[in-house]
Amino acid sequence: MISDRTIERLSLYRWLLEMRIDPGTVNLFSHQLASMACVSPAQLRRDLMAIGYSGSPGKGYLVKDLARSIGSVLDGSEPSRVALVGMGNLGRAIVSFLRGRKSHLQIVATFDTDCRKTGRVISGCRCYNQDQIEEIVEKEKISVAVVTVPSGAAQMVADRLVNAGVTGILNYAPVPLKLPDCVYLENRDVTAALEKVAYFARKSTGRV
Amino acid sequence: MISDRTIERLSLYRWLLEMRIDPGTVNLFSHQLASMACVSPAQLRRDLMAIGYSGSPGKGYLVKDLARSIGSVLDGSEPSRVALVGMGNLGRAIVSFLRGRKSHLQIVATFDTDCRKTGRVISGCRCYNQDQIEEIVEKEKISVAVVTVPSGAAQMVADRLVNAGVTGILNYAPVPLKLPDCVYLENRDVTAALEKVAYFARKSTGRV
DNA sequence: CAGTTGTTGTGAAATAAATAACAGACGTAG
DNA sequence: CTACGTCTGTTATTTATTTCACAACAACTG
Repeated sequence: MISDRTIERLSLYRWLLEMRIDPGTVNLFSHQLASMACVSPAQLRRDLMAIGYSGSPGKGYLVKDLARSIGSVLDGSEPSRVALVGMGNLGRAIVSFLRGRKSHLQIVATFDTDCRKTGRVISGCRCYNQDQIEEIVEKEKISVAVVTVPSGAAQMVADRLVNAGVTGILNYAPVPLKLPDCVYLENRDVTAALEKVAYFARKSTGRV
Repeated sequence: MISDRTIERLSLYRWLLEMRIDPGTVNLFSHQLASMACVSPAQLRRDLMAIGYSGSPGKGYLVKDLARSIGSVLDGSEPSRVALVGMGNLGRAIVSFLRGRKSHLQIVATFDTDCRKTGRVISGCRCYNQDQIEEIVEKEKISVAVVTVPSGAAQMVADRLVNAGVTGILNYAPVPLKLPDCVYLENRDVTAALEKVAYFARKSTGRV
């Protein structure tokens, strides 16, 4: 079982390998990649150990090979099908960001309650009415959902998604969701993050 | 020194106390608040221990008093002044979200490079040209910044912010920033979060 | 007023995560 | 071919975080 934190770092390593390494570079040492990712070389090696990847002493890692290895762990055998609920500014930002990159993460449907949005294609993706969540999730075999609705609606939306078969939720509503244990939940509360940053920012200046 | 995780949970506890407790409720037991926050009662009590707050056995905690106590730790004596750089969809979403709530976090300036945005008031906040970062950050005594620019520009923007005196950064660009240790940095990479959710979603169904 | 029930605060134990340390492997220089 | 310096994989150690367990205490009951 690979830990939460390790998975997140692996995703970063792959991004660096694909986007931030000069295409001519074949080999890379752990301390090089570690420094780019702002982690210790020991941690990088340990993370690679978790996915069973081996480099060789004196030569380091093969860039393309490593990226592929990380991919085989992160991506699985087939692309993950993703839905997003709540096409406000945040929802649109995430959809258009994800559409812009080829990836094993496929945004295949979005949902909203506002009839000015439903039935249209927004940011390159069809927007359905929220009533259709069950229908579309099942039909499109969606397993992952992003929730960007107001906090009052989040729990109900999440329940419906889970009911329809979603097993992973990325929640941007600032409310803790109660879901069965078999569903993986990641919360990204903007306010909490900012309050945390503000707190530690204050600490690091000595101001009260 | 209060830990990272604890600060984040404290922020959640306060939100629950202020937004999700019936105003008539005076007392609250640890297991009640813990269940709302989806943490164990022991963890809640330990978090409160960290801020030196005491309830009483048999009566639990005083809702208003506890909220105030958490606030005195999280907020400090004066409001934190916040800037946001990058008024794309994501930037606008965050600004309008934060403007909508009274808070000790004051968004006082935003920045962009697009001359169709600069000089105007967007989502209730003045948008300056990125050239003015140093000037405005100093003048407005800004200590915290949110970075929502494309990944190519993020490092440069962060450097300028730090130079101008910012000590805490919330980074939404999918790139690790290299900053001096005295600056607190929190990364919120959307892709990494989604890849993580997709990974664990797959694990919890047994599909490969 | 003694007994019972249910709660808090906190030391101790358990678990998780990051760091350090090092044996063995590889490449290179001479 | 040998000696040396550098790097990897992995174990051991340290550090951080969470959970457990329980004494002390408040409220209620009869």
